[in-house]
Amino acid sequence: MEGKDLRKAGLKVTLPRLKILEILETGGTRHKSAEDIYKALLGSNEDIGLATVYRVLTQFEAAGLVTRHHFENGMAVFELNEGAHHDHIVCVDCGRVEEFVDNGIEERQQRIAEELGYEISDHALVIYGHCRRPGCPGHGGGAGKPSVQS
Amino acid sequence: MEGKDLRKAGLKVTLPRLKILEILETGGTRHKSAEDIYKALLGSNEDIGLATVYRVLTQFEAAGLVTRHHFENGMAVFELNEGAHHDHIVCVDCGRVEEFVDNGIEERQQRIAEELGYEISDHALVIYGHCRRPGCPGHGGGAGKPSVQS
DNA sequence: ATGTATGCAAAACATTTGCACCTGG
DNA sequence: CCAGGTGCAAATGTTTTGCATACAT
Repeated sequence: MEGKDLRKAGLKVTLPRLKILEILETGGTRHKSAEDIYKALLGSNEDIGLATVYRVLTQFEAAGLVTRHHFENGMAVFELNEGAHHDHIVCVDCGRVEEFVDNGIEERQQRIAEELGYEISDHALVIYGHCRRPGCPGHGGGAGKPSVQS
Repeated sequence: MEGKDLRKAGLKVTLPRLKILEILETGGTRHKSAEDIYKALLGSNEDIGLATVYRVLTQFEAAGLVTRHHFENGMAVFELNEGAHHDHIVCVDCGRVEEFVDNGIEERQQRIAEELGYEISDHALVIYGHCRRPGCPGHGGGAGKPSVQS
């Protein structure tokens, strides 16, 4: 049943692709690194090589099924492409990632690109901050460490 | 004279640091990779190792002298930190980088972070697009190779 | 002098690729 | 059956690190 998405993307339906797609759909984290996925596969007793994970993810990206992000660490994370565009806010303390959309920002980006003579092909907005979630390290009661504004 | 910035940052004033700082200040491109800087040093007949370039850049970043960016390619580029914050627009065809500021976007980010319960520590907005500059490959100018649309 | 910075080479990482074998349609 | 996909291992490109030496203060 799952194979639909793959076939629609022009990709042969193979076990590794199905499994990787399944892992991307599963789990609390929408944003996973190749290594994350590889480890999840090992945990499911699937015999799939890391190279294949990378190959499949690259194909998925080319097919528009997933998006590749390079958050500040430089390591790539992949996210299933379900419908609408959105931007990200990442907690620098606990690594949590949330998504948001702001039409005003989108419009302004469009306008800026036009003014500077660009035709937008893509854009990435990531806000880094400290969340106030209980259990998140980085805000020890009253003595929060000062944030550094760039 | 140059040494002031370094000493103020708590760094010993050494030749490699001075030279690297000088290269960051020089040249049309504000955004340079470690390799770029290394090659520029070689061009100036300076005998400075690539490892030192990385070490110095990391120290500069820690000291707040430079900012490290990871544009979409995953390779790090460094930019001298002079005053005001700004965002970036990158041409996916020729690699040109321009900077811009939009207060509306800044304000909206602040508001979004507040709504989601974050205290902003930093943020990165990069727009990727095709510039219309003559000589930029990606639009039948002179001898351009075809652009690959993501 | 003396502790730190540097150069070189080797290591560590994330990611890609070559090639023989396996699998899906 | 056959094109293409996969596993493994080796290659790649970037960034980091260990260690002996050189340098700034």
